[in-house]
Amino acid sequence: MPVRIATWNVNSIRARSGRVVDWLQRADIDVLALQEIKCRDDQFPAAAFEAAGYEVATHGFNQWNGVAVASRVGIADVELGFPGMPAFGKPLPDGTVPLEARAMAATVGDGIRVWSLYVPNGRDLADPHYPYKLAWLDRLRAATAERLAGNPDEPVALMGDWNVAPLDSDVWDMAVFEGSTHVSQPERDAFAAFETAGLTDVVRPLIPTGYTYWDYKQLRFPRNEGMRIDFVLASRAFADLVTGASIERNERKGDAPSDHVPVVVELDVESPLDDDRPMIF
DNA sequence: ATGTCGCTTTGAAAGCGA
Repeated sequence: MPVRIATWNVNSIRARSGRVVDWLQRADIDVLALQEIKCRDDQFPAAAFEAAGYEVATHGFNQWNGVAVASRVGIADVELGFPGMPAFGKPLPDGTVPLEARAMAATVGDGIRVWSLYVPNGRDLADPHYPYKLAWLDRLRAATAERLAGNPDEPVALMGDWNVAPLDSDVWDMAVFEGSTHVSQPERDAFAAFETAGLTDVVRPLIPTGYTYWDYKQLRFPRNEGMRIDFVLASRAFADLVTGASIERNERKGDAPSDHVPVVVELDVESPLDDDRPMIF
């Protein structure tokens, strides 16, 4: 049995835990990296996941952002944030700025390292959130390069909502995005730097076109006016295991969808689930 | 149409973030 790993910006896990868990089972997903859980750790609906056979590791902070990893093939060595991660927001009474909950890693299955990432939006080219976004991406790239230098053969994937559209064809109309975040050259350069650091987009070669996000407003989904901003960037060792991928466009349909859809990669490795499966032949 | 969501503060409606 292959291992199926997905990433999904769920836009509040409390608002759609049923829908997410239902999809996990329907799509036969082993590991899910979630973004925008929009809750504290104690508010995460872990019971719904556990009832379906998934362990959960969460990194929530308040009503904003928040990431998590759900797995039915084990979770180990959870890491919250990354070395050098910039902070943003209102200073606390003691003058320090708290770190946002936008990045976590876990080792799943037989030694596969998965990062769940929610890259800062940037808001506007003139907003302080924009240089924060660029610095955040640069520090993540540096931390990733350093980790890869020490573990060149580690299968690792950086997956999540990157909030960058690397190609003009990743948005429905470049004219609409003139002067906006997500398509600026510094953002695209920051994204491309991960490829220079040795990571590759393992979905694009298999699924060359298609969006992963459609705004709730202005009938964007019915008009197919979307953006491709959710990616899986993988090390060589991870990329060599990838045998398939999908963008789950149907998950944008129906009742109370997230504005993002899941992106799935399938790996040619033995699932730990196989070990305790009874032999029936 | 800055046209929809989800969360929070607050006790119905507004602010924030995306």
